[in-house]
Amino acid sequence: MDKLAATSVFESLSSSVRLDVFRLLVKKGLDGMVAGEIATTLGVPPTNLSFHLKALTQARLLTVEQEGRYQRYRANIALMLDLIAYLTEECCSGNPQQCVDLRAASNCSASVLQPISTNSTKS
Amino acid sequence: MDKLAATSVFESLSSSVRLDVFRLLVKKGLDGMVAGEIATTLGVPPTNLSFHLKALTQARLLTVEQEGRYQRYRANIALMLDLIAYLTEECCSGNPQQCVDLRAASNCSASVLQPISTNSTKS
DNA sequence: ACGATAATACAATAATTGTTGAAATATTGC
DNA sequence: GCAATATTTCAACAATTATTGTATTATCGT
Repeated sequence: MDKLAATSVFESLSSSVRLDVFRLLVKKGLDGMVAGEIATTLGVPPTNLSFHLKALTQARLLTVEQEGRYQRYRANIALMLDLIAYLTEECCSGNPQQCVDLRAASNCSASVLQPISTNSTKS
Repeated sequence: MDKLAATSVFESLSSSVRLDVFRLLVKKGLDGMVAGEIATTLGVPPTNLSFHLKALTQARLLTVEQEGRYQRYRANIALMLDLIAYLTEECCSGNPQQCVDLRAASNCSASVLQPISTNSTKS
């Protein structure tokens, strides 16, 4: 992750429409959605949505896969995690206790960030 | 964290100057820096830096504290963690295994996100 | 092959954002 | 109080980004 990649990601998510698109696709996970579905769900004109999908894809926040005449988009969640790593690089000049204190001040409990447990989803 | 707060944060970090400022202050942790130090360190004209500091502060990514005639800025790391939570809300429609798989595809090892261990910093 | 549909590209315009220098405000040290 | 310093505000201009309608490309079903 270099600075240009990071600012591209932030720039992408700074638009209300693009943030809606990305969050919608994060929810959909590996299923993703085709462009038309996204446009209908969010109530955005196809032309305008296309503009924003292009921006998100160029920032690598979305992947596209052609499915006949449809384009299926998926969120690149790994990139988002890389971005977090970039942002917190050298956090507190490597003082872990300070980091822990800062973390305690947030409500972050994102499941994608929880420690991996090997038997939590076994049936 | 609502949508407006989230887009404000992303908008703030989408500028090269503002990203540099934020990352610099993340490194500094609780010490923070005064405006002039930041300007000198990054080689940004004070007038322009002030513009960007204002934007970052309005987005709540920075806090300001007056110190005589200096203004000391600090990164609001908790807000950033809240943002991560917001972004990954309902990730994979609550399918934890899919989340874990996606996570495995990233290089994220941010120390601020590591599980809290109670004795790692004892001397 | 043909009409219908999915999606993108293009062009024009509207709106927002970034940068700079000069002026203003506030605090310090003498 | 006064000169020096730290920072911000303001105004002007430059640059970038967003939105919309129309046109284009490609695929599907028959």
